Amino acid sequence: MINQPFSTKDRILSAAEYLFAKAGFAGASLRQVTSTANVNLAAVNYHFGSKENLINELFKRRLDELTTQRMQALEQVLAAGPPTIEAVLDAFVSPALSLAQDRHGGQSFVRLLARAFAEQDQRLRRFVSDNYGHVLKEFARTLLGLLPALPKEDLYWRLDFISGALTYTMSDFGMIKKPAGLSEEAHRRHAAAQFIRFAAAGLRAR
Amino acid sequence: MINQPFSTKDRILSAAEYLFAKAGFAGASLRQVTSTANVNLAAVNYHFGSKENLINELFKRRLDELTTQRMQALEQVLAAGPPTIEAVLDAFVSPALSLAQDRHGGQSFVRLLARAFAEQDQRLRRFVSDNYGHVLKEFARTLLGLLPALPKEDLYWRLDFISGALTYTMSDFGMIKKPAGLSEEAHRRHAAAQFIRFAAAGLRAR
DNA sequence: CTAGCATTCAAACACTTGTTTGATGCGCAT
DNA sequence: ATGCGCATCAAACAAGTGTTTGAATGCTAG
Repeated sequence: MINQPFSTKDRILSAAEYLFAKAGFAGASLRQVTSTANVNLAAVNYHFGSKENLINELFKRRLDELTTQRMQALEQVLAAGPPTIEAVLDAFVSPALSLAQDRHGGQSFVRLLARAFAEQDQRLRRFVSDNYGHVLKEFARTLLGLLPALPKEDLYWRLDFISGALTYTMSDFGMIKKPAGLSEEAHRRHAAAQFIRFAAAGLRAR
Repeated sequence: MINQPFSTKDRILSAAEYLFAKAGFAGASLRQVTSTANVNLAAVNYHFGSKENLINELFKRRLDELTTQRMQALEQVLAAGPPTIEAVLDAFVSPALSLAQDRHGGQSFVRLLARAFAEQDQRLRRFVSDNYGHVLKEFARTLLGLLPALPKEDLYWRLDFISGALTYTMSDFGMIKKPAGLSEEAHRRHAAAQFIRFAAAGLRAR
């Protein structure tokens, strides 16, 4: 089996990502997915087993990428000696924002992530937190060292706020429309800068 | 037609709120709604016309309540002379958190709100932002007066972050589990205090 | 060339979906 | 008592759901 540049599996994943982000997991049918992917209906169950499993693989593909990028960014920051809070936050935020502007469906995935947060479905939440949790813990450990006066409990609250704000911000850049003259790349950098300034101040709150 | 304390309409609304929050608008069927409401299936279309319209009435009922409470809280704060940033934030946050702890389905609604934010469905977003937008603007105006050195654009970014953090915090109190000895009321107050401290510091960031 | 295997396909499966229908019950004013 | 209108009910509707099936491919190794 040679994985062609746009294999059936890939086309299904991309179409599913787009449609699930737009209409929700229950709202988009497999027939819609396979038809926009130009693929036979039965291909989903052949390649993924079930709709449920398709959703899981969808998350795995992106989350693996996101978490490794975050860990790499954190390692780089730590390697350069004692970091600032801003640098640590940047290692957490930038990979997410760059994923959010990725042309190849990343934008859809970010909305999907926001949806997963809003879901009450425990199965999906568990899955996300499994691939997500240890990264958050690593960042928490690092930040705790940089904020020796901050009780651990307070830090966890604030990291929770930051995660929520980031998810929401990414899922659609809110009220703030991109100025016409600005490139997407520049807009993203600007958003990251704004966010980091806000979050760092929040972390330092007495 | 005398509106009994638990009329058919009310029972449908409550059941729908609960189930839609749990499974999404497409994920929960009218049969599930009517069966948990102990009501005939046809009652939904009789009283609300369609599933779509049921969802709208659901949002209207709660959002009207939330926005008026926020505006009242803001007025009260302003009436007592020049306010602090913390007081303004409290007027914004407390009504939401008290709604989130309301026994009569309010908790479900808050999750529903988070879901609406995650939705890409433009119809629903417009509906929410119509009942939501002018309140946010009023708070923005007030805060702008309290932060004379802050560029308007920066404030909008930060309010966006705050809205996101609040929405996701409310929708499920995140990693932070309620300590066993604490009452729900006390836990909410604690959450509100944590949130306001974080958000106020973020707003004041230089 | 051919046997074998992974993939694709149209068709059907049983089931659930939102909505509509027409009959039935109930309460209240005439 | 009678008639009227609102509310509820079981039943059915057409359409759409995820999944399965078995035949038809196409490709590759022997």
